[in-house]
Amino acid sequence: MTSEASRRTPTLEDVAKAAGVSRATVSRVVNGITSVDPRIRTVVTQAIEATGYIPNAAARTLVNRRSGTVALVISGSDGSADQIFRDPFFGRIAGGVVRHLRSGGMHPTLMLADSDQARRDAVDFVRRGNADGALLVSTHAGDLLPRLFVDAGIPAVLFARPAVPVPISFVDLDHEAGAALAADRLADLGCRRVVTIAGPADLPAANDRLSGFQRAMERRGVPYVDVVRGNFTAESGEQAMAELLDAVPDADGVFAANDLMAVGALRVLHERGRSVPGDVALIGFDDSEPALMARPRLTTVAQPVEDMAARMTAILLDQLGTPATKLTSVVFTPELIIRESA
Amino acid sequence: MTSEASRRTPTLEDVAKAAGVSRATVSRVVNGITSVDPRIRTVVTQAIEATGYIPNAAARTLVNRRSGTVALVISGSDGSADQIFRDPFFGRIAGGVVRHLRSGGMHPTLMLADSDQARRDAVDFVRRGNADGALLVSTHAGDLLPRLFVDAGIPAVLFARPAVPVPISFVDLDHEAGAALAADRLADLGCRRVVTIAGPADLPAANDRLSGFQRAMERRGVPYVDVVRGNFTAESGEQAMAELLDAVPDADGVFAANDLMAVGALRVLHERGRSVPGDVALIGFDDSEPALMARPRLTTVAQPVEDMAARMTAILLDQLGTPATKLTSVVFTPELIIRESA
DNA sequence: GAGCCGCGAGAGAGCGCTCTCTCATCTCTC
DNA sequence: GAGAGATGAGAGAGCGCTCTCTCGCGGCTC
Repeated sequence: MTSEASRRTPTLEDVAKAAGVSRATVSRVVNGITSVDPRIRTVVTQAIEATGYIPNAAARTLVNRRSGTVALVISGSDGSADQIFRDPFFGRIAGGVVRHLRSGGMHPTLMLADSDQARRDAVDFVRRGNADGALLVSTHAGDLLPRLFVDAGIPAVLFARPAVPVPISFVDLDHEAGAALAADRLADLGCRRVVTIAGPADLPAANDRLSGFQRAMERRGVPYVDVVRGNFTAESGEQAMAELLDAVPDADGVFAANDLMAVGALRVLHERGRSVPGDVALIGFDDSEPALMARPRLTTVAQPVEDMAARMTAILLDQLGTPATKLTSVVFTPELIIRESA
Repeated sequence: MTSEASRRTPTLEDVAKAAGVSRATVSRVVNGITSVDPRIRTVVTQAIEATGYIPNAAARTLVNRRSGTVALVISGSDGSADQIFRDPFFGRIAGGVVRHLRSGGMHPTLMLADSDQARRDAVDFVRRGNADGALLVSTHAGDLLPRLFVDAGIPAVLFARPAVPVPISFVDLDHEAGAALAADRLADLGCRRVVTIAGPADLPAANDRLSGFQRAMERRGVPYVDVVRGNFTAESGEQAMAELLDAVPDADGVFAANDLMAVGALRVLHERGRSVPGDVALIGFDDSEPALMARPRLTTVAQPVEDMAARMTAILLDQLGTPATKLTSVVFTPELIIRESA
């Protein structure tokens, strides 16, 4: 091996020379094409070993038009960068995506779309061929991110139903059913003065949880439910609970649209001398870490985020495999996790 | 425009034809080379607009040998995939990395290295040219991930000092100083019967926090400190606190090596009828979400994770710019956040 | 007005790989 | 033993881009 060859990273050509065969044959061996004489295969394999050859991804991508990468785009309202990544939701999604992608030797490229510019950049990133498709996690309503990808003709799958109608595949949770689970539990427990802390009005998921809860409660004979909206943070949960308690001092059941707000509510309940679940039954949503960490441990509606993320990934990979673009949407069924708070 | 041209994504060649110039000229315009006649530049720009041209990343990477991507490798003990992503630490690191990388038009590719195979895959990923360098987040001791990257000659920066000596750049926190901050606070508060919940013995950071605390406490006239080790989870914090309380019923000060364990300790303290901070002062470490969520709010040693992640990224980009491989290590100074628990 | 310099555009050779097409060799069959 | 059909290796044309080198042309000096 010349000193020149040893300073460059070896190419197919180098391996071919070392093995005394053509570039094409080495390519066949590398890609596992079976129509290669076993003896030649052995020689080539040894040459690959000896030269320390490793295929160049860019060259492959250039001819195959496949990058083996998907973009994982986290869309948030403008300037919410840090906020988003601190949300345990993000980690769970990332986990599900990575785990599923790995099995196919692929990896996600993380992109934050928290401004119009960033959203356009994300689209361009894929258009340039850096990724074969996109996984979109949209956390706010009126988000034009899904639209941008659809218009660009990029294979993409959304986490959560799009806030505005867009022809795109997605995975979602049956939020209404989840909220109904909570309502039924509260009703079973004999709660009659029930209140709820809802999420932001511009989020479809939040509205579904609210309407699902109200409807189920009505079915169970509780036609009117006081509601105050929060923004999914513990602080907003505290404030909402305080307002609710002022309005309905004898409340005996609370449904919070997510665990964080439930934790906030729990604090206020304690401060105001209510025992949980003794005086007031409390149910959260998500089954996140805080639900488990709270005392009493929170009864909550579980959302299989990792599985949903994995499924979202599966749908995308499927679309990448078959260019025939048929839309798929999968709605997951929530589950009530009964712990101590209700 | 022929129908053939409109079905392919346009290339430089197409733009050149449309503008009536050479491929090279279009390339100059696209890349902002200044030595182009303004009039020609205008014509070319219009042609780019008209054709909807977008550069092909793979082709660029092939000749430039730059992918514009870095690998963000999260290394964990085998099979700890889900666990890792649930840790709020991960999100904070991701946030810091993404934010900094974005300014240079780059993006991280997320990789999970939770097995020997996965670690090798991560190295190969970069060797193939998929990424220009790597950001390594190693969460367990004896991790050979840094070694693998160094041996492969890949530019890489580590989050946290390597457990075993490896010639690699890194960012870290002065854990000893942080623990000393906690010790001094406890001493200032007049605590004399002090105990500590340490982290896993195989983590350098955990040991630094322990020794830093012990040493500072000694300086302040408390030569002996009872210690029980946990594994950084709230549950282990509960258990450790229970043991500690059995051994030292009159303990008046507790330092937990992270917030999660402090939260666990807080629960046991309450259960056993100790008021915090009245009877027992409690200090955590990290300044994570749970510290803020606890009641009383946790006094804790803050670790500027986002800034550290950003700095780690900066160091990597710097190394990518100047191939002259000089090692850099930056140690951040912790800060005591005084809240209600101590 | 002839020669020189410098600016700016074009030509063309790769970057490392895949894949089709061609061609040589080997094994059957009758 | 000759022709047909497999089988498997090699040749070569790109994939879309960058970048060096070459060359034309305008303005300058003396």
